[in-house]
Parts: sequence; structure tokens; C-alpha cells
Amino acid sequence: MGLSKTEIFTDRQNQIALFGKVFGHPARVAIMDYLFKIQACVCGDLVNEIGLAQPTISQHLKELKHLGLIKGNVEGTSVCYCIDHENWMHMKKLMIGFLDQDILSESCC
Amino acid sequence: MGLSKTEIFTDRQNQIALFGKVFGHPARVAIMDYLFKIQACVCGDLVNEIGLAQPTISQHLKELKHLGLIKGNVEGTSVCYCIDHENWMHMKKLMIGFLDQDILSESCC
DNA sequence: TATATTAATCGTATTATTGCAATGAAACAA
DNA sequence: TTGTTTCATTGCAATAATACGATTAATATA
Repeated sequence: MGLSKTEIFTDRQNQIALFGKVFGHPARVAIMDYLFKIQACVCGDLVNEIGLAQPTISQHLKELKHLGLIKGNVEGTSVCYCIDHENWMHMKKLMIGFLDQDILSESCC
Repeated sequence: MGLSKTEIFTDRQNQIALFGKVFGHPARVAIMDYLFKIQACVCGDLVNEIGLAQPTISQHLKELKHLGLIKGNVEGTSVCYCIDHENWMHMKKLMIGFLDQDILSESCC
């Protein structure tokens, strides 16, 4: 079908999948990398930094914003983006909880 | 277009995106959860455990195997799946390195 | 007011993903 | 050999994601 059957999975599994999906595109990884590197808000030079067209970047930003990982503050004609540290921390906790399951797990083969 | 422009991103960013994508579906998260929970190899009862058809599970397993996160050992007519702990650790290191960027980053707004 | 700047949105072409019925392949049992 | 079991593969339909040109909306500036 092309449609994920989210109803048969737990909320936690669906949430992990949502965050996984948002990091499932290198452009969004690159956007986050840049926001972390710059250590401040970025006023829309992401189009020059990353080599994609303005509507494409805008779309990726929208998805990151939709999951609450970044915020966009309007300043005049431009918009300043920065990381939502609190939401990032929550996401990080969830993802690391998933990734860290191996420390309790024995190797069997 | 529908085609990611991987060539304009770093290898690291593309790799993070690949792992992100594989966790971008709740069925694959559920498969990993189950493998960790069971603490042993699983011989094909994943179809019953997760509520998807056999070809669908097989396809998800293939993607996890392709990234090296699980191994499949043929045993008679059945196949036993288990986690590749070494590759999981490498993946985990990469992902946590990405997620942990916030500890060096100041909040600006 | 007219123009420029910035970024979101719309529309659309292209490609990817998801899900499953049907089929195939391999090992085992009778 | 003839079924049976188990899982992979194929083929296809439906939906999602990616990318960008064109346009729109909002604000600033001359």
C-alpha cells in the first residue's frame, strides 16, 4: 500500500520511527549539524550553506519544526532558526533508550 | 524529483541518514525491540509477534540485514535472526555522536 | 507608492516506500 | 518421490517523499 500500519505498534515505537524518519534525510542532518555548529540562530543562509533550492530547504525546515526540534523566529523579512534544546533533549532520551538496549542484551551467535 | 542528492553531503551525514531511515518505520523498530527482548536468536516467529504479512516482515528484515544490524543464520528450513552487536555498537556511536551535539551547544533563544 | 528581499506555499514530475498475494527455493518428513 | 514447512523473491497497487519552478505573503526600503 505505501501506508505504514501505525496502529499495530506502540506509541513509543511510532515516535522513534517519526524521529528516525526526520533524520532519514541527509539534508535534515546537515541542517541540524549547521545549527549546532553555528552556536546561534541562523537567519536563512541555510540555502547557501546546503546546496538545495530555497523551497526544498523550507520544506525540510518545516518537518524539523513540526517535530519541535527547531524554532523559527520572524525578524523583519527573514526568519531566524534555532534548536529547541528542551525538545531535542526529550528526543535524545527516547532515541538513546532505544539504541542502548544492547547493553542489557547478551550476544547469542 | 524524489531522489536525494547524497553527493552534496558528507559521508557521515549520509550514513546517519541511512540509519535514520531504517529506524524510520515502526515495524523495524519493533523487530529490533523484540530481538533485544528475547535475548536470543529468533527463528521466524516475528510474523506472529508483529502483525504484518510474511513477505512484509521479510522485506523489513532484509533492510536491517543490509545495514548489518542483524544476522540471519539458516538452520534447516527456518532462519534464525539475531543482532550483530558489533555493528550495532558502531551505529550507536555514530548516532549518539550526532544526538549529543547539543551538550556543546549554547541555547540562544 | 513602487520596488526589493525573504521565506512560505502551491503545483507537479519523479522516485521511493509500504504491503501483500502469488510464486519459488530449500530442507525436511513420510 | 511427494507433501510440508519456512522463508525469500517477484510483481503490482497505493501512498509517501524529494526537489524545484512559479507564485504568494509579508516586511522593509527608496
